[in-house]
Amino acid sequence: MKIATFNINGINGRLPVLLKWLKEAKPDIVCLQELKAPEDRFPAAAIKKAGYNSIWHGQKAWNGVAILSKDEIKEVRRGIPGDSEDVQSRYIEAITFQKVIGCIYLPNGNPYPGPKFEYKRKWFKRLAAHAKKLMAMELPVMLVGDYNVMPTELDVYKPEKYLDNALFRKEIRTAYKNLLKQGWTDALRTLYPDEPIYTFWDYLRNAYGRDAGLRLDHFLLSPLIAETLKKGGVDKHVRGWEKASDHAPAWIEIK
DNA sequence: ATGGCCATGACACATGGA
Repeated sequence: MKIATFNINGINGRLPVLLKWLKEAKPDIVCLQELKAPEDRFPAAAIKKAGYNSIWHGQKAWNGVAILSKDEIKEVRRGIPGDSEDVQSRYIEAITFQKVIGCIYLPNGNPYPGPKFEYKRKWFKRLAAHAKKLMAMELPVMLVGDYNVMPTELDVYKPEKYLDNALFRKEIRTAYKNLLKQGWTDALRTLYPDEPIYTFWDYLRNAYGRDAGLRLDHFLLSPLIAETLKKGGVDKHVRGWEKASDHAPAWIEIK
């Protein structure tokens, strides 16, 4: 089966792109981020017509996450525990195809330093605590989405430019590395240990044309899923479509 | 050092993105 993640950057403005890609790629499960739509403006009917059940956590103007599935889908949580003040829609968790799927939209954190960066650090800390609990349950779990982290230099077209960027700051890379140490497998990097893989190209400066990309979207697999990993990739061509998101969809296949 | 691009909100530009 195929699982994908796609930072859609506006679910309504980009619905034609999403539907075209769903038809072409035929994923079984999809995690979406940056819906940029309030709860009541999620296009559930059009997505249902395309063959997917969905759950979502919307928010006016910003953020927003959703999970689509060809199977029944049961929401088990929205939001990462540990901060009752946090109102941003950045996490939704479900059970579908007898697996636990966490859909993640980690804060951007720029500019560094500052309150947004501190929010990112704290959010990451809460995610790690939640991930640890999931890991301890020894279930098939995937934590999938836009982590807003380039984990290594291989994941940035020009690393030296990004040293003080919140997406590449050493604190954040360390947080990612420590998360993996809980036992999670970074699926795409495991499949392609030595080559650059990008999932994002900025709208500015013809970044896509120059292949000035970043790898920001990740699949973290618990051991029970990691041992079934077959292949994966990025649908890079989708970034070249009319009205494209600045992210391309990424996907994996498991047994 | 700056600005280039894009979506949203409720209409003109401010804000966030990465």
